[in-house]
Amino acid sequence: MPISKPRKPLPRAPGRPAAAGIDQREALLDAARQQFAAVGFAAASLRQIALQAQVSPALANYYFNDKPGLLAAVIEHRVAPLVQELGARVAAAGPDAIASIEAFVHAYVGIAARNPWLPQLIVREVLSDQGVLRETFVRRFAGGMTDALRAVVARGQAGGQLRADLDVARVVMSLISLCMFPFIATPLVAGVLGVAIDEAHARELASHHLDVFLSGVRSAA
Amino acid sequence: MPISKPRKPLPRAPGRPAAAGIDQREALLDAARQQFAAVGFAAASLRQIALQAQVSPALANYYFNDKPGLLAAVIEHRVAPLVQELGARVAAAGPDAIASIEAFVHAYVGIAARNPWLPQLIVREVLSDQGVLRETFVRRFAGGMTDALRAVVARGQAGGQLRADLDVARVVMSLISLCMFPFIATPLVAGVLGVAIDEAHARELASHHLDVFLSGVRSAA
DNA sequence: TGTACATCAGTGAACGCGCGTTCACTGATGTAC
DNA sequence: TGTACATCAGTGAACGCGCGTTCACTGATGTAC
Repeated sequence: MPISKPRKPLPRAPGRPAAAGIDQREALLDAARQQFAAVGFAAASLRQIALQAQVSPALANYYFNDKPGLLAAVIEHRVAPLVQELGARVAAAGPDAIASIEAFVHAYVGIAARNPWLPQLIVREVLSDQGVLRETFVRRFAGGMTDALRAVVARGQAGGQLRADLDVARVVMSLISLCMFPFIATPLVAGVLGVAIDEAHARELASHHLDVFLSGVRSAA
Repeated sequence: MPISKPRKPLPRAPGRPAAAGIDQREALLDAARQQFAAVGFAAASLRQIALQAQVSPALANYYFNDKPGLLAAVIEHRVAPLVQELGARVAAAGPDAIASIEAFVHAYVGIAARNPWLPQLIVREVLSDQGVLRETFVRRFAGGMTDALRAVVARGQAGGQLRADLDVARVVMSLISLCMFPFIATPLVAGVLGVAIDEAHARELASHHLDVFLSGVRSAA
């Protein structure tokens, strides 16, 4: 098979180096992140994204090779930092199970309230059966997070703080469900709660979740 | 403005009446329901749907006028009956709040396990901000269901069965979150629980949800 | 410093493709007598 | 019953359109001397 010569820049040489490109790249990533979350990867159009970013339509392919490449870049530069922040805040809570759970809920709810596009993107492209980033995302992020939560719950059960008669995996599912769903179903939340979620409401929602969840799973002692 | 003459059948007259068309209609509705849930309304293609239904690509427009019309028909003939079943089973539980909540959880989980496409379709097209059926669905179905649940929770609080210190709307959100999320995030469930959801697992999940939820919201007495 | 030239970040225009939709047409099924 | 004809459920082929992608090209920015 013939070696396809790379059309995109690789070597360094005398000529003119980098220009102002950073801003356009960032604008593309922001517009892409927004469109992918809003209408889904398949339905989002590179031309629309370029229009929103006020950038030439050919630029997305120039920077990111193709549409999947743009999605990968969005994950890398927009999603990954938030997931890392979440992990760090749970880790910072120390070994206590209850404190870790509280840290997870407050951290997730805070991040989701500040980045409403994130849960939408995750549910569209990660959680559904045909999601485009399913494997990538689960391997890179979700696996680690759910493993950490299982460890926390198991620790709580071992330490007698959490009911030991509940299945660890299902307890984790309950916790994740309570945290994620409200940000996925924003129109439903608006209908049931009568308001859109802002950061203040998110904090109250987090407290409510913790109340119900911890009351349900804490051991009677 | 000129009256556009209807291209589609309206009057009845001597000529030949109905043929075998019912089957093709049903096949189209099933294929459309599946595709809409799998890839979303915008990304689903009428040609793909027709191919899957083993039907001419022009037939969807013939029967349902246009793509939104096909979606509306899917709602009417595939979604509405299930929502009505859900409402009926909750209503059949009688006035007791705890019994009504149990009925809701078991009915929803059962229906979702038997129709895995339903939660996917709802989250794609109803719950997200840009969903195609948002208004229609919420007006026709969700509103009634959430109102009924609020009434149930309020009744439980008034009757002293449920904690009165919790906000009714948020309790309803918790309940819906626990029920819906696992069927939306099937890959996550598979990852955390280690298995795909079938009807048996769904029943166990329902019991777990009820355990955690009711332990969390039931009054101490 | 000034000039000739090399580089390469970024683009305009065009590519083939699949989309939703349209519509003139087909032909089996019915009625009229 | 047999024949002529009307109906209309369903279709094949084509429509314009926006998609992701490609690539020859531009021209500001750099180096070389």
